[in-house]
Amino acid sequence: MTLLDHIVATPLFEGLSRRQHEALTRIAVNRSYKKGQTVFSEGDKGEGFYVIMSGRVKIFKLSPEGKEQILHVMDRGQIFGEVPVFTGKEYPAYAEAYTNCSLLFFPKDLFTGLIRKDPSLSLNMLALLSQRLRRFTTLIEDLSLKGVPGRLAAYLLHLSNKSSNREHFELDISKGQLASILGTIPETLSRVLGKMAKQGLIRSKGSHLTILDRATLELIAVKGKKLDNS
Amino acid sequence: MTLLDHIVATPLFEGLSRRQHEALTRIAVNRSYKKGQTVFSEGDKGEGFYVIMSGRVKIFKLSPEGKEQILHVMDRGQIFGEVPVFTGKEYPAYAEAYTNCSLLFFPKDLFTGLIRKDPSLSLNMLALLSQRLRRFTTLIEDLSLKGVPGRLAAYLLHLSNKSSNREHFELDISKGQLASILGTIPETLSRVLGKMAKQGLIRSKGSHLTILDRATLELIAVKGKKLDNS
DNA sequence: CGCTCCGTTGAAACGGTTCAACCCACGTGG
DNA sequence: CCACGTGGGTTGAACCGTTTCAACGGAGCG
Repeated sequence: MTLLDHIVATPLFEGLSRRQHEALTRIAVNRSYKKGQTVFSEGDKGEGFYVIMSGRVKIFKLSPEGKEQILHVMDRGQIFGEVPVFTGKEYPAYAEAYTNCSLLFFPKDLFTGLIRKDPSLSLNMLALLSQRLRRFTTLIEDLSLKGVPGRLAAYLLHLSNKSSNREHFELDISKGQLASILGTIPETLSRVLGKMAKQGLIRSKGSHLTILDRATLELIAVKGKKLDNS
Repeated sequence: MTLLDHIVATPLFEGLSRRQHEALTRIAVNRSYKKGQTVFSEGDKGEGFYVIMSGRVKIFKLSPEGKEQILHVMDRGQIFGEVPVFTGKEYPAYAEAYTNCSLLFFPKDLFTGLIRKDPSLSLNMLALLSQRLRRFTTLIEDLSLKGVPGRLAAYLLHLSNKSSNREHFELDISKGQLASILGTIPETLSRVLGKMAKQGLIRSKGSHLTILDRATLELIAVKGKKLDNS
């Protein structure tokens, strides 16, 4: 796959002209990272943003005591590190290679130069940021208004919906990492999974997940609290 | 103050040409709301966004049980409701007049038409969205990684920094609302304020706030947990 | 005066975390 | 091939911060 192919396949660059795609190709820089390597740290000066060509990248916050809150786990085709491109400030979170991965780096100044020339590129970027904002509002809602069972149920249903098999799928991350996405710790996650299994809502074996009672799960996801007798 | 004056004074429209300002004036619609009136609800179709000319607007999420999590309290000159303009979806939260207020409404389609023509307008909008994302990442961090004392300390220091008198200022919202901003309830806030006062960190009388021990407060804001003997 | 609204206080209950122990699958090296 | 260590996951018991529920106080106002 050529550089141009990757750029054409990137959702952010959808609908742009051939000319624009080529211009993007000219300013993009190829960078590779090994699993566990940090791409940037919170507070680093933001020199540009990244597009994932292959592999996955974890975006997260870190508390002084070392506990992490995962904001996203980014996949192929997705963008990260774009915030400081437009605020002119530092990266607001950490980015770390979750697997070996190769990324495209777009330097801030060259990219804003392109934006100045093509409104459709900026509209795509506006859409991307807005979507991300939308996602964050629901994350905030979940963290402050729902309990762990509610967040877990929502996450499982989310996975289920975008997997080919509606009722049966694999966790694409470790349970420890899932705990961090849900804003909790492995112990708590384990207990909640256990309780859900005991109530016949799900079946959990390793990274193997089965949804048995979708209706109740949806109820929990929306109500957010309690996980008792129905 | 004319419509044009308001538009010129809006940060989002800073640095635009006279021509652009006039074009914005032409598409803006004036709308007034009484205190407590809802501007839009979560799930409403997003027809456009708003700029505050006077008064204040509360943006918040609501749990099924009725508990609210405030995302912002917007002031004069600020923008809200812009997310669905670019995602094409619904408003992701509620907006309610916190005081009597008059707003400028910008219809989605007319506005994106302007953006298509002027890259500098879109760059301003990109900067705005990025700032908002940045703010949300710290809100998420606070909610999931810090306790109430940490969030309160951070908020007080924030207020202190942007008030004319560094050590002495007024809460611009009720304590009940502050509790909702901090993702907690009035009772808990009251207790934490009480404890901070007993430890000589602050003095709190009504909406009157005094910071006595800024250093320890900063420590709490960053460490996020515990509020004990130093 | 008596009403309501907001803030405060206390006691009990709850959800989640902490800490510790333990299990198991896995890979490594003797 | 077995011994060993390691990392992810699970389980139990104690602990802690926050919420819940209920009662109360004070300020503002008809």
